[in-house]
Parts: sequence; structure tokens; C-alpha cells
Amino acid sequence: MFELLFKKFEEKIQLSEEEKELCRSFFIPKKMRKKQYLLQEGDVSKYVAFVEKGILRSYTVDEKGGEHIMQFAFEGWWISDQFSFLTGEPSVYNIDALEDCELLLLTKKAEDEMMARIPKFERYFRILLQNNLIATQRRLIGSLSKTAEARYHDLVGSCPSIPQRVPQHMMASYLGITPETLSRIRKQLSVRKDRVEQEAKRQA
Amino acid sequence: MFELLFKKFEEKIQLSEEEKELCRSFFIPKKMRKKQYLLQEGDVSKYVAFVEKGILRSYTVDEKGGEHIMQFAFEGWWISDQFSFLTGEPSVYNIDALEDCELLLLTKKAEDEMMARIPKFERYFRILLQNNLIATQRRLIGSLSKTAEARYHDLVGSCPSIPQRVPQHMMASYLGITPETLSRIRKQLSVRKDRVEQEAKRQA
DNA sequence: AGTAAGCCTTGATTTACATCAAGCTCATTT
DNA sequence: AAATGAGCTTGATGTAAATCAAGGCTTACT
Repeated sequence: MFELLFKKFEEKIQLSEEEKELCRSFFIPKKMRKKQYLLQEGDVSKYVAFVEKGILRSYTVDEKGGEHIMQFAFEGWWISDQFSFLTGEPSVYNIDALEDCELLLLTKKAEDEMMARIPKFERYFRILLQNNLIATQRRLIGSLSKTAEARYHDLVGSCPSIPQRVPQHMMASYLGITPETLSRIRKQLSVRKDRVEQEAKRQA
Repeated sequence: MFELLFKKFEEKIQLSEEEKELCRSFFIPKKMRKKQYLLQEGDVSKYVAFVEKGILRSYTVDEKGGEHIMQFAFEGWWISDQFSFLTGEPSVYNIDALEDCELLLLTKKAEDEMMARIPKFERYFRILLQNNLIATQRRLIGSLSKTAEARYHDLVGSCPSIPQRVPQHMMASYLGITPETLSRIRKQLSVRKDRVEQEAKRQA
């Protein structure tokens, strides 16, 4: 259950066996079924979740009922509403499972104790927050300056398995475009790819 | 010089007179002329800056030379490239002054020592990072789902003095639209406002 | 098996915004 | 005082993407 978590930790910080043992005790394992909510708008985010298996998404719903996906979380990623988690304010996000999932949950109390007992986690959690900010800033600049096609290209580039694992209308929602537009973009891309492949054949 | 800084601190944390005295010693006061750079793309961000007076902006420049403004920083705000500041990597942002400015600079070393000596600043700086993330997320959702007019409305709502203090083409860059489009939006808004005022007069 | 429901595609039309081009105003330079 | 240039406006035209509408393909219900 904890293999992936420790693998991820060890990309950034080193842990002794005792520390790992201690670590385990802070997390609550949880299985979730597809479509199940981890967090609903208006509730307080009690956990940060580490994804051992499956995919989740966080999203807001606007006045007209439109969904806007803030984040997808695949295996090895973290997901939560950081703001609600830290402040105890009700969340504006929903988080739900796109597939059956296995999670490791951390409460605020557990996180604080973890940082107190193993101070290098201070740094670790700060890096997570940092990376989240950077990714969001990049996405913002992209959404202000790039075409829908370029944004789709970036998304698939940074997460190649996404078209296989996430429904197309959700990718559209993440990109801030309609499902129709994404469908047309994909068609164009495949036509263009075909042409390139034909060229390559003719060359050979 | 430090009045505004302490006022801002005291919105979130309490400080004794000794702590304030100690605090002062960590900051480097700096005056900047209009158009002067605090940070240039490719350099490492050595400071976080607190703005006592004036306005700065951070922005990226794309391949085609287009500027994309990430942030404006007015009196009482903080500005830096958090990523470069924390990691020591070269920055992708430029930061420059839109007016003559008075800043209080904090190096990484000073920030660390400040947090070590007065631990409540751990919390303070985390809150800053947090708020930055939340604001960026909100702006992202807006840029994906709202019209240019609604985004302009939000901007002016959250910072009413901005049209007086920031050139229009920079607001356009922040909003991700052309100066022409912003000009037309403002015209429409003023026409609509006039109509409402005429109505009010007729009522009276 | 049959019907419904969700998801994707495709076409026709509309809309928001970009681009291109010209002219205006005001501050700065010479 | 004339000239230069930056910033804003306005109009004409072009384009990316939204909207509206319909049809086909799977998967799920009963």
C-alpha cells in the first residue's frame, strides 16, 4: 500500500526505516468507488489525499451549472483543497473519483505532527505547495495566451496517458473549451498525423 | 519606512516591540526608479520584496515578444518569483517598477533566520504562499470561463484604483486581451453607466 | 431484447475577440 | 515651434471557438 508514497518521498527527501515506520502511522488508507465524492462544495476539506491507485479530479460548479476542473490527480499525486484544509473554511471545490481508487489520507493534525516529529517534511510539504503554485501559474499564462489546440497539446505532453484514462468532455472542461471543440481539435490532429505518416512512408 | 509592513503583519500575527526591532534588522530598504528592474529573466531571484510605496509588476515574455503580466504589486503587497527564490533556479519572470518605489527586501537567508528566531513567521509566510495559490486558481478559472468584460470587472472590483494607476495596455496584458479590446470594453461600460445615470435623473 | 442515457461526432450559424490600419492627443525631444 | 513617439480610440475585416441541432455508438437499466 505504501510503496508509491515512499518512492515519491524519496525523490525529494531521505528517510530511515524508523522514520518510514512512524510515517505509516499518520496515514489513513481508504478505498473509493468510481463517482464517489472525497469532498463536496460547502464541506470542510479534512484530508489531503495521496493517490496510490486510480484517478480523481477537483472542480468547481458555476452559477449556470458548468463544471470547471482545477486538477486531475493520477497515481503518485496529491489532491485536496489546500485552502479549506488549512483554514477550516468551507470548500468551493468538489473532489470525486473517476475510477475506483486507493488513497492514503492525512488529516491536518497528522500532517502537523508529522512535520513536528520529522522536520524534513516541512520542506517536503512546502515543495508540494510551491509546485502547485508554479503549475497553476503556467496554466494561467497558457490559458491567457495560447490557442485551445496548443493547450491540449501541452496537456497530453505532460500526461500522455490522459486521453486513454479521462473522458474527453472532462479534458475539455479542464482546458476551458466545449466538448465539440475538443472533438474537432482531435480530428484535425489525427488528420495531420496521418499526413505526416504518409509522407514518411513515401520517403522510405 | 516600516509602518505599512508592521500593519500588514499585525493583520495576521501579533508582534512584541522586541520582535519588531529584531524584524527590522532582516530587511534591506531599497528605492527604485520607474522602469527599473528588480529582477530580469534568467537571473536568480535573490529577494522577496515588500512594497512600501509605488507599484511593480511581474511578467513573462513569450517567443513572439508578447508580455504576459502575472502580478501587479501595490503598496502593502509582496512580489518575487517564489520558485526562483526558493530553488535558486534562474527566473522566467521579469519584475519592474511602474512608478518610483520604496521597497523592503528580504533575502532567503534573512527569511530563514527570521522564521528560526520568530517561529510565527513560518505561519505568516505560508499564508502568503497559500493566498497566492488561491488567487492564481481563481484567476485561472476566470480566464477559462468568463468573458473579457467580466474579468475586467473582477479586476477593477478587487482593485478599484488600478485604472488610475496602471496604463491601460498593461491591464489588457494582465487580462490576456489586446489593448483595442479593452478600450472597447471600457467604452461600452461607460455608455451603459451613463444610461443608468440618466435613468436615475429621470426618476428624481 | 428493448429502451434509455451518456458520450462523441459532425454540420450550420453566431459570437467574442484578434488583427490590421488609420487617426487623435499629449508628453518629450531637438 | 516642429517633430517624434507612446498610448488610446475607432472602424473594417478575419478567425477561433461557442452555441444550436441532429445523428450514431456504447453502456446501462428493467
